[in-house]
Amino acid sequence: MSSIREAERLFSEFLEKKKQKLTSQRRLILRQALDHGGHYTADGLLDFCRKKDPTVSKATVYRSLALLKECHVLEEQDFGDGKKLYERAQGRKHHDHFVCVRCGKIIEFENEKIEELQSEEARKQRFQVVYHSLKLFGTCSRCS
Amino acid sequence: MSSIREAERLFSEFLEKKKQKLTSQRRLILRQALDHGGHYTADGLLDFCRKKDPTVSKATVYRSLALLKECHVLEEQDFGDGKKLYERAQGRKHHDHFVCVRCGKIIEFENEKIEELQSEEARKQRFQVVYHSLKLFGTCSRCS
DNA sequence: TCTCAATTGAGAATTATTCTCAATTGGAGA
DNA sequence: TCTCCAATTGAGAATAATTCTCAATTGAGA
Repeated sequence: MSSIREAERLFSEFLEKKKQKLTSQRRLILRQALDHGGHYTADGLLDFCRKKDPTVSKATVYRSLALLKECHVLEEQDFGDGKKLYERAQGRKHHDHFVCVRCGKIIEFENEKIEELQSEEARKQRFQVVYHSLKLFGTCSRCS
Repeated sequence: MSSIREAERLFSEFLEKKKQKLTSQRRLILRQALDHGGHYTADGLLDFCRKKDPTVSKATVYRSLALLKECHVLEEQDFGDGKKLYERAQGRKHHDHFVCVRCGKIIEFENEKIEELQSEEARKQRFQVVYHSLKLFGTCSRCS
């Protein structure tokens, strides 16, 4: 996958600009984050990483997640259950989410029209939007 | 304001159905929640209540907020800063939010078209939406 | 290779929210 | 109005995700 390469380049250039280092831990965490699709918690990612290197610490995973979020390799999602989820952002289009409150399933969708209406609304209020989140909670087709 | 009456009626009928009691604390918390417009935290509401009755406990405020949320007198909003905000829901239309990441200001807006497109999208995925949240984060006209 | 600022691991600290439990109370029925 | 008991309360402990602290380690430029 060349997009993992792309993400690594993005991350290392970002670190270089900030005079920060690309350590072996950061490389491992990035790899594991990209290898596992979907949505995972910081703790889940820690588990993935520890399978490759049992010495990685929780603190380092949290610190790396903050960096990967800052350079837009990952995006943080909060579905209101007290823990944050992460998903890949680099190389992907923006999308919104359905969240099944029964089984926890997350479905992604894109809707250009909704995006446009949001921008229009922002213009009306003279508001500079940096990011946004749209979540629909309910039951998926299997659960309802 | 007759809508405070309306909210009280709604709340007491809700409690009656569940064989729960309308205590003096619950009445006070409801009053304070409705008297203060805008968005407030559980802790902020506790402060309001304690000005009227210093013996009210944190636990009771949290417990009452859960009930008021359940009967749709209040709505819970999570703007991702680690604490939940509450606002009046009863007697109001659904609305979405702009959140200024610099000054913290919250602007509400309604957009019927966006709501329709969301329902359409939900139909496509055969998803039964129970509630949804749309938040636009950025800088308000004063801050940008 | 040397140097040193940046990074790390381990565990303590933080903080919003929930839980526990003995004491209190609202309100249905006598 | 009085009694009774399930529901509620206050106080503080418990929980849990995330952040912080600090001594030891490490990456990369000179």
